[in-house]
Amino acid sequence: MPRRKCCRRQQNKPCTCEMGNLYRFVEPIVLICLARLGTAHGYQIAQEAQQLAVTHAGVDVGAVYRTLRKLDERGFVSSEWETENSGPSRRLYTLTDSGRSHLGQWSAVLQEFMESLAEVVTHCEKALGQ
Amino acid sequence: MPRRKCCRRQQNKPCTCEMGNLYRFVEPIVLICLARLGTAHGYQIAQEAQQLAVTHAGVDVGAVYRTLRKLDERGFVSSEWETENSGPSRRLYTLTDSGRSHLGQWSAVLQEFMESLAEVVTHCEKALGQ
DNA sequence: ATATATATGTGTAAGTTACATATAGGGAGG
DNA sequence: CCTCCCTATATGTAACTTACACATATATAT
Repeated sequence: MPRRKCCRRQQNKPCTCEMGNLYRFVEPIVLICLARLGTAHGYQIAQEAQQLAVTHAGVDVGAVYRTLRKLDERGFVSSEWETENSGPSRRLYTLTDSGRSHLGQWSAVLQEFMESLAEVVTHCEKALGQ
Repeated sequence: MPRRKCCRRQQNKPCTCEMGNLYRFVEPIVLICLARLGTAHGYQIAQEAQQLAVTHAGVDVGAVYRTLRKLDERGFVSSEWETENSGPSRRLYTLTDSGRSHLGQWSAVLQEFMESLAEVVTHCEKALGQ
């Protein structure tokens, strides 16, 4: 069941958002962004994350902040407030060794998931072709 | 957060079930099975669906029945009770034209989703390699 | 009789997403 | 000064999907 938000609704192309709630892979995407950026704050990660979004709806900013909190609780990232700069204060996150290893787990899982999905796509086209 | 069910928990390999609730793509998988089988009943579809499962947990049988009901409500499949054969009575489902077209939508969506996911995997490996 | 396989479902807690909303600092323009 | 917009963090909530357990019933094999 579609909701409202999407960049494709106005156009006539098939849209990832028309098919219900797909999994957006927010956790691995956040971890990848952190690995690339080194120490970073939530807003920055959210911006970077859009490039890796797997659906047309992009990555939800709220989900990014919630994910960072969850990762912090589990020790996959460390964090501290940055108070020196001007502007709104922000929380700086850094990937821990444990977090890097967790991303390694994700890498293996995503690889297999992708291969299985590729098979589904093949079967899908075959089924439609008949 | 992992739960209990899985074929990999005992082994020491990374497991799709360790990463929380991934999307299982039950709807397109059910549609593909129906397209391949022609008219079929839920149990049969559930069995066939296991071959296309994208995670180590397989496809939940309960989810298959719920999905078939949902597809029926939306006119993507038609159904009727089969009473003639011996054994427990069963509901026979058939893909409608509308359902076949819906599977076509899924095909395009899955294709794009898969390509985006492939990019995430690439970035993941690159981030870990540094 | 008991167990197992076939067959169709429901119940429920937990996880994830979509989208709206709240709060606050700082800069640009009227 | 007021308003608008951008940066920045965060919460609220309904809808959706999954994991797993459980209920029900028929037929067959032991």
